[in-house]
Amino acid sequence: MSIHTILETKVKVAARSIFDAELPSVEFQPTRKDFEGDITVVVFPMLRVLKGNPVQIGEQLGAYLKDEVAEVSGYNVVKGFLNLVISDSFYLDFFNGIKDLSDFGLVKESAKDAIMVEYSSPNTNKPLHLGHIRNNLLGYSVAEILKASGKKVYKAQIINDRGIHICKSMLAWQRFGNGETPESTGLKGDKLVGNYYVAFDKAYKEEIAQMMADGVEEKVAVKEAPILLEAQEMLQKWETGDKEVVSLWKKMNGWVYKGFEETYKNMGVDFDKLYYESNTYLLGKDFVADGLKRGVFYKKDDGSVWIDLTDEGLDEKIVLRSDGTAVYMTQDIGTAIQRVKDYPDINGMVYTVGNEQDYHFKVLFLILKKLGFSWAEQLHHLSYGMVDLPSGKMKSREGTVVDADDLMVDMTATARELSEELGKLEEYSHEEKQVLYKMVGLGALKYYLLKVDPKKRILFNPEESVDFQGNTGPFIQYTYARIQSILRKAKDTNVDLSTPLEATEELHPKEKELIKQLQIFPETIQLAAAHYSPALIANYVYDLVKEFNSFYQQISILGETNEKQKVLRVQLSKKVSEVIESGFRLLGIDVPERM
RNA sequence: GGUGGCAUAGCUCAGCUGGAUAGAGCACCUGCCUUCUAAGCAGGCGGUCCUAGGUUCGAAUCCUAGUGCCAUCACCA
Repeated sequence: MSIHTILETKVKVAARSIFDAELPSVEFQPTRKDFEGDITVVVFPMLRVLKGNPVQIGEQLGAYLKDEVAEVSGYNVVKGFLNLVISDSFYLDFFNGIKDLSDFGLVKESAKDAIMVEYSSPNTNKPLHLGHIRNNLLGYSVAEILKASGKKVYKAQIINDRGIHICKSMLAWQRFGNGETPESTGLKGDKLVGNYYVAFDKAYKEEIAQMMADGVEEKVAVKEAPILLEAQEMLQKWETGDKEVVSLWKKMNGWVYKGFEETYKNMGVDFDKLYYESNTYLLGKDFVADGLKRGVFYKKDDGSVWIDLTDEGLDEKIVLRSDGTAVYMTQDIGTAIQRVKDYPDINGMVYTVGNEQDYHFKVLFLILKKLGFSWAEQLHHLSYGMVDLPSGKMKSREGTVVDADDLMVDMTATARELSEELGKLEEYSHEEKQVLYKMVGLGALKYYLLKVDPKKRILFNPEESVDFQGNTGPFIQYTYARIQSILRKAKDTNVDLSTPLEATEELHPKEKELIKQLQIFPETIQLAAAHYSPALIANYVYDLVKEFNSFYQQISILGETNEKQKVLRVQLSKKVSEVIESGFRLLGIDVPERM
């Protein structure tokens, strides 16, 4: 039973016996650092039921609790706040209970209630950039957090492998490529294909300029540039299954997938299931037809099918073109349903997609509800803010993107420079150092992107790069490494960790604070899962680490002469490092033995 | 114009269902490495919580209106 539950019951009993009044609820908060105590009962809300002076009420309740509740060892009242001192033995007991749990804070997966988390879902015409990194890290992390909160999770992505965008790259390659391949150029496949996407845009713009010079109106030129018409023709050929086009499409997408795989591997993300738009883009029409029959949709005179969402404060939205072809929405309806067919235990989905598509998902979810799917109640758009540069939006066609691979390499290089400057790694081999540099560089990047509330936009300044000090990934990794160093020394000096921790020991305030912070790890995971927010985990781990560093700097751990006290401190350090590790695992960040 | 999101220290961000004197990091200034890793610790400086009303014993937090920035409102994806 949690301490809050115990206290709530007792406070109610106290109110009954002292004031003969029934409290509907009791409000707690952690006691502020500048007051004595651990848990604070807020008296003000009780005034609705108990008439009187809040300070006096606080005093009376405090005295009662101190006498009647074993866990309460003291109290003081400031204004309407009753600060309770919780006994050391309570915290020690708690710590004893968790110190040997390898999965502290994590909830075992329950068989039912699977949830699919979609993230990444790139187009196949260009390499991944910083925006994709945020998407991938968020999706991956939320998936891990949901798992840790007890859900079964399938990670999925839908690869946008067809459409005009890839035809543009294909056409440009055909025209200007001279048979180039990743092998012949030494370029990563996604980079190579991306280059042709840019080449297409360049040629396209030149044609427009030429046409305008020849007196064609811009509006017309934009639509009728020959190279664009040719790309559209290519798309039609693709749709009819033209052998040559399909084979080129397969070849170039194959290059891209290989490139993506490498990027994903470096980023440390993975998927349980891959969907390809080329397989799913025709899905959904049947359900539109069905919904039409049932009056969910309606048909306009020109044959196009719509849904009227004006009652919900939204607009009318098209779900099928007049020529009977699917729009994006049609596909998304079909794909959602397909996923539940593929995984019947799914009861909910999370879509990690930028906030520019907020409206789309609002509509999609509403449609699925109106179509009557039970799981439609459990859909969530994990909407996140854009990553912008000081110069504004990233635009791949204009070359103003921060490339994902380049950025990871840069971060690793920065970590190496810093590390070499500090020179603490004599014992490491060359290979071990490389692994560490990457771990720290990526740790900095991942933490930087994940510690911010997902819905806020991030301004990324490549000039200033990412910090390695303060509230950063490396700071936390460093703390972890320091603890590992202590644990190694404890082992070398034969500190017997099996020595039982006794409730008779008096806790140092720093020890107590650490235990309090450990205590809220499980609820933090649940909160982060409920809010789909890795930022909550990041902030929690940061607070824990700050608390630990203060502890570490102020009191001696291995130098402690009282053996029992020493064991407690080593145990505490060990547990803190384990929680750092599991917290960081939820963010997809690794932790080092040394740094 | 309609809709949605955001606005907190010079900069980057926390602030859970309303609670005490609004917290961190960076930057700047002071101290601390013969003692467990100084990527650290301790302290200082720094605030009209966008503005104006309202609800409340109590508002950065909730409500209304306004301002600014961003997104969105296509038979595009």
